[in-house]
Amino acid sequence: MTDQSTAQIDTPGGNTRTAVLEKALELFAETGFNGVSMRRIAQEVGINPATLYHHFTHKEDLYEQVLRFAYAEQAAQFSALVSTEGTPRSQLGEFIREFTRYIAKDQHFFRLVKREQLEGNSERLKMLVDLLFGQQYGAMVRSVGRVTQAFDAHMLVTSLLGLVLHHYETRHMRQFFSEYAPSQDDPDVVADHCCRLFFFGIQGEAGAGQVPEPSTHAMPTP
Amino acid sequence: MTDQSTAQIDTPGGNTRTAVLEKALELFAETGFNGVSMRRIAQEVGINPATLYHHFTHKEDLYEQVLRFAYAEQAAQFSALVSTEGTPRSQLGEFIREFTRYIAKDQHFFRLVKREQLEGNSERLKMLVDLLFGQQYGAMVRSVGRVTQAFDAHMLVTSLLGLVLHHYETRHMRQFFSEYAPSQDDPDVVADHCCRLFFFGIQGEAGAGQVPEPSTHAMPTP
DNA sequence: ACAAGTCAACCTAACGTTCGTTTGGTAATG
DNA sequence: CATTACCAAACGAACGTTAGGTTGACTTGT
Repeated sequence: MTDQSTAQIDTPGGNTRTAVLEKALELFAETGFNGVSMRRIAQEVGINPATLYHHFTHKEDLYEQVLRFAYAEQAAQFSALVSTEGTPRSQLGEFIREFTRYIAKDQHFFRLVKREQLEGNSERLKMLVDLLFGQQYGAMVRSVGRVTQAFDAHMLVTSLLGLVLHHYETRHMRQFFSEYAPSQDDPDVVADHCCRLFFFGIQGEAGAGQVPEPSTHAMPTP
Repeated sequence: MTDQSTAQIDTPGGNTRTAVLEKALELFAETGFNGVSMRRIAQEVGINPATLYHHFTHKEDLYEQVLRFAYAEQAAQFSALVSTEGTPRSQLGEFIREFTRYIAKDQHFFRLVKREQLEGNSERLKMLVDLLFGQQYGAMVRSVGRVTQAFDAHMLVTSLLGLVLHHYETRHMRQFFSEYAPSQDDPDVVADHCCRLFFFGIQGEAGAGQVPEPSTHAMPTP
């Protein structure tokens, strides 16, 4: 009770709360709600467990605040994914590429959302939609609706996301397949693959592996 | 110590162990390894917690046995998914349809595997590949390789599975989107959607929503 | 044929630990 | 001099696990 008091106020903004949220986000993403103890979180932040209850009422409250924190953090980057330039089709191609890079980058957030989906808690899923996915999802649905009317736009968006995401969800598993090659994890390779498949299908006029938007912006004439 | 002894030997095969595995599979799938206690498992089976340690050395041992039990249980159904009749392309179409029905049915197993993927434990992922996915995955890779050489067959299989799976992984979330319609969860609707997208892409010659093999149920002509 | 012994299956009761959380306080701020 | 931010210590509950004992269904020796 003497010298080491207030050891963690090195962030002068008084951001112990933010430090907790950031570390808890990481830990919850890695081992889930039941896989992390309040003591563990406090220890990794460098504070006393009791202090957590000064900033949050419950463990569940902390978890919910972590979600809100994470969603707010991603909201800006999310809206930047849907570009507004070019033809509707080129927008989609660009989105696939940007989205692929995006999920390759922010693994913590990605796992947190996956856990939320797996848990299936209705209230928290509604929060996820309201705070983060809802707007962008609607924008995507309208975007694909402009490109094709032959599909249910909602299902098409689900398919598109699944197409890209599954390459990352299976990342750790696929290396045990004999057919595995490291290039299959390269974001650009994945994006090109998904673009071709999404636009043309396996028997498409992908006669030369053409994709609407070869990475940077230039529309090849077929 | 009097009347209620051996209350659970109503399964004369002495399958307390199997009863534990089945219930633990369910509980682990629903709330994860850390979300279930040994006491809870014992209680739901109707035995004493200590009895669990007569059949399994650890909680982790129990979990691993649950995985092996689940994988063995699914292995037969899995190999039945890849039919050997028809053209390579019709085989693929049939697979999509059967796979869609399959994952719509066995939710416990599905969630258990999703948790395993999320956890990313290398040893256990290797086990999953060795005991279950490896063979069928190889068969699928060869199957798509017979249909098209324009894609990396391994990536194409990953895409195909993601295409179908994501419709179920997002099932609970999608209902909060304003574009949601219940038909989007119908296995047959999902299968048809995925078939069309996979074979033709969004700009394909799906001028009539045609799918290679209408399989058992009739294909609506628009 | 039958007492004696073996063994797996199950139980009660408890162990030490870790959990989420609370209480009661101190040190600085404004 | 009230409030905010933090900590040390402890609470009861739940955790994984173990020790020790009781069954009942099988051998086995004679």
